[in-house]
Amino acid sequence: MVVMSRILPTNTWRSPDTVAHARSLPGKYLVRRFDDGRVEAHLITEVEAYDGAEDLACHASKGRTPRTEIMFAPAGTWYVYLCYGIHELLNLVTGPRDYPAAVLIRGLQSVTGPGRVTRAMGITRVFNGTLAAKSSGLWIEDRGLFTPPGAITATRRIGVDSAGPVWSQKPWRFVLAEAAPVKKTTPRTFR
DNA sequence: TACTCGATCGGA
DNA sequence: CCGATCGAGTAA
Repeated sequence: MVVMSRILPTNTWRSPDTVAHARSLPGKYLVRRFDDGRVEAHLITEVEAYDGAEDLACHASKGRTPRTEIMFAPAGTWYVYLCYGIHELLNLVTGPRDYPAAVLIRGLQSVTGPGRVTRAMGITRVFNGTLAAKSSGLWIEDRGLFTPPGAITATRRIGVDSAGPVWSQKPWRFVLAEAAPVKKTTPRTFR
């Protein structure tokens, strides 16, 4: 019997290749343990990479400030911030310490949109600065799902036009294809 | 302290 | 298409 589920350790995302980390996340599971002990796992289907101070769509392009400080933390740290005064957005910090980068979790199976992801899983800024590990109650698992070539597509990032054409057009959004719709059998009559 | 704007969403 | 809603960043 093979192990079907593995909690990904924070050093999984330690290397500097932010985009590769983003690409690797669709197909993994975001898992939450609630105070009552209940555990919920959701398939990650959509993410975006935010890569360094040069990336004008990345908050860290504003420099090392009280808010962006968390993006300079070690890989595997959660970065949760308030967007438009209403929505909490969940990011996984990646790369070496002092290199500001993160992957935004934009969608889960049956949950499209970064603001809906956190609402669906009860995630707030309370998680900001905690680790993607059992200790925080929020972590990422590899459950052995195989994502064949072509299952994950890359597009430009959403809502970052103000970063200018160079950065807003980077194909750093990764989407796991919806499960192939159940093929309907053409109604037929047999003699 | 004043002002602007945003990695969004739901409703008109 | 527009309003909600509030904190970060910037200028003063």
